[in-house]
Amino acid sequence: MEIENTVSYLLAKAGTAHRKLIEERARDIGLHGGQIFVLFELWKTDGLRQIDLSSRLSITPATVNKTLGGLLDKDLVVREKFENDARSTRICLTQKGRDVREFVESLWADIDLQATGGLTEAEEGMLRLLLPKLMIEVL
Amino acid sequence: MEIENTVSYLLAKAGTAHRKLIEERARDIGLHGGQIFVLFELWKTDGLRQIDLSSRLSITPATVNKTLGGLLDKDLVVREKFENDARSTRICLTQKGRDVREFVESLWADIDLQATGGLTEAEEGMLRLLLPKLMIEVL
DNA sequence: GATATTTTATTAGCCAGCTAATCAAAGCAT
DNA sequence: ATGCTTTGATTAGCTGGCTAATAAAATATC
Repeated sequence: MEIENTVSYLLAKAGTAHRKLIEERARDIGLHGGQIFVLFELWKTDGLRQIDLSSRLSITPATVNKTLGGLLDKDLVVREKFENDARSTRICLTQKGRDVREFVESLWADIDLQATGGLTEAEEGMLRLLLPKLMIEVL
Repeated sequence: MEIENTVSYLLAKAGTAHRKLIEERARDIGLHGGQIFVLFELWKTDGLRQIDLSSRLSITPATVNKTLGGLLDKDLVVREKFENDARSTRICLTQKGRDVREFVESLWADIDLQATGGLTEAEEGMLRLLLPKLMIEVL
């Protein structure tokens, strides 16, 4: 098996290209890739702590912390007191943070369409089935 | 379609997890992820210019330049004169750079095995077929 | 030949991830 | 109550990508 045909090689290439696509499209609306994923979580569950975001997004607390900086600067989220633990704060959406939801979700649909433009419905379904099976013991 | 089930979302998650796996495994042998991809190209074609690496790896010249710094520091490659153009240099493998090939390729096989451990042969073949079809107009 | 444009490499600086180290709060132990 | 350990947030600094701006060489144009 030549290296270029391993799943790992193809995944690495597709992954970086895809990330670039996300960044490009996100930039059009003044956001960054990582910020979008945080927003996804907060739209599902507002008021999470950083440690919660960290575990739900499978990224380190350090990365969460840095990413939140941008969202705070843009006034999309605010920190609020966490009742039972003075170490943590709740990360809460602002009105602006709730308002951009529709916009970002529509952007995401665009991104997905662009990424999967070369696939049939069946192929797309296959990928949705197979991608979660990768790196089971890693995740 | 919920965002979490879009191909883009799944690809983003799999991509970052996979990249982390590569970095972890590469670190065991004193390398970094990006450096391995440069080595792959040089093992195929030694003496490429940075611009050639850039186009073959689909990364910017700036990224190539930075990545080569690490390989030069580790004495895996050297810069040599490029005959017909004083702007460029040939990036050439050292003996050490050639010697690590077997080792790195074996590591890559390990990485691929680890990434695809949860897949059947058929599923793996399907992924090899589908991943290159993603983002056709982007790449 | 002189000038303007393109190409290659390089640098600075950004965000997304990471690790390692720190610090404060919380929990648990004795 | 004292002290140890764990947990959550933060900071510094690294690589992997990127863009934008330079500088130098090559090329094209006049």
